[in-house]
Amino acid sequence: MSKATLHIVNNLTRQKEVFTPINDGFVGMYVCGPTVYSDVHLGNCRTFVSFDIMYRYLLYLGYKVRYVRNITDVGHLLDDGEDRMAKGAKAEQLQPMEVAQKYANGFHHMMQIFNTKRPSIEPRATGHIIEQIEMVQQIIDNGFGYEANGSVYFDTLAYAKEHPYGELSGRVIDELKAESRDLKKQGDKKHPSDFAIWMKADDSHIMKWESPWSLGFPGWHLECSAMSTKYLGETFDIHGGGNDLKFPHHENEIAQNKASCGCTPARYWVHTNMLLMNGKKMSKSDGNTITPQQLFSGESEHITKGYSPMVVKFFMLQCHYNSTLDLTDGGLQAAEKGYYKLMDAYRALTQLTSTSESGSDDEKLNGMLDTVVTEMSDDFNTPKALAKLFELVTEVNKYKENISDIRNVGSDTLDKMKKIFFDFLFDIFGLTEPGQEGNSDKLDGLMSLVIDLRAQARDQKDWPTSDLIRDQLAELNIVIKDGKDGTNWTVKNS
RNA sequence: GGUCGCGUGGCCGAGUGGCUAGGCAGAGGUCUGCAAAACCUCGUACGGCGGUUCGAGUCCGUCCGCGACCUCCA
Repeated sequence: MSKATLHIVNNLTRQKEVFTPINDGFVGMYVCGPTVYSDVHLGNCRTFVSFDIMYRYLLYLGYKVRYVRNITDVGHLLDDGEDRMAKGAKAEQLQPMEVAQKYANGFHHMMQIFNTKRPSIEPRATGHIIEQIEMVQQIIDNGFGYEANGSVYFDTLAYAKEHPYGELSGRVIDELKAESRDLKKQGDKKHPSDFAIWMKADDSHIMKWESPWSLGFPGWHLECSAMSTKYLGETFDIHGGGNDLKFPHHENEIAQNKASCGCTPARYWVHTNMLLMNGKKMSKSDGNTITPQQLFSGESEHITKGYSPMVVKFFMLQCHYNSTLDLTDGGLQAAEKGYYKLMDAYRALTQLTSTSESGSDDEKLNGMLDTVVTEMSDDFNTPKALAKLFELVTEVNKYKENISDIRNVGSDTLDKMKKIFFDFLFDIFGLTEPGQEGNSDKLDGLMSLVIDLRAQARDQKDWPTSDLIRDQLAELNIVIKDGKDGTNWTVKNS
């Protein structure tokens, strides 16, 4: 099967480019993972779902992909300079590593709920202190870092003489200087735009390591530079993360890599956009927030009911990863219906059979099927791919209802249609069928018995009995639909 | 204030120079014991103003509104 050429919007060049991996057939992808100091944020879920779909699509295209997603368990400072991990530990009276484990577990559980694939490698910052110290030393040796009072800073001015600093985020060093007027706050730094790559720990710090400069800990940006180099090489294909990480995190990551080895770490920089709620940033302080659990259970003032993880995922898929997505109750309700419509059509499609070698509808259907792939290859455009699938849903339903004649579809075309639907819904989008876990053989047998009994009642025009069965089943989230060719049933998730 | 981005029909959300996005909701119809589902038909939208162009939602300018980021161990 010929796959369309993959195009990716590269934030480094701000252009849509043809994706060409460094090594033919192989892709190295690094995505900045979560800092595990509290429960995973719904916005994080969107980011990692988006990259999971890119990962899955690259696999679908036949690439051998090494997908590295780190876990940050040290070095990510808060505004007040306190380590996020240390703060979490203090608040819960736990060891920092206990905090990291607790929330890493929670994060993994949530990723499982959203049915994302595990990365190939999931390195932790604390497990790569040696690599980070080595990188700091290299940066110093190359003349791009300096020590002051036990801490080491990245010398952005020295760096800017040889490399452009700010190429990813569009920032200019002079402007950064102008912004930071309070020189008292600059401490040991030579220039306001310099940033710490090793920090000396004070006595109260729990997480600290020996280094040539001090007992301390690495700067936040350093871990990704060190770990991506270790597992993907000095230059790899794709680097991803939320677009809030563009500056300073990714900008500094690029600077560190260039300063240590002289090369740009990744060729394609991809950023996911933010998830809003009711048009505004999710924020705990003003109450405009919802946890994934609340979203699933419906226990929140922002929604009228609970939505299953797959409905939430489908909702995310209807929006391109590069656009802000506004989470609203109305939007979720629409997504829920769309998701069931798509899944119902998929099930109907699997029931269709054709004995024709070829048919008059083949050309049209093949064209639509190819477009699904083309759209997805255009910067992972899930909403456009979904739109095409929905056009095919209409065609499938016409065959199901005998409005169109299935004999006009060749068996090869029908097989291709089944394959594209299966590949996109399950392999690429990573959706699961609603109520799948409950559909055992016994339930199937039981339901066909119930439906037979109800059919007898209907034959005798015993509508009260017929409706009673339907209503009682509805209470159990089993929905009955009387079609021309008999009665179908589906289990709804929520 | 600076950097980046956004503003599309009732709602969500694609599209980036001429071609139907799609989903949900709504109206009418087919089918039907009723309901649901499914199918058909229907909305002709692109923040305001100005400009470029044969032609702009799509490019440029400007204004308005919205969002993200603007780190440093104080």
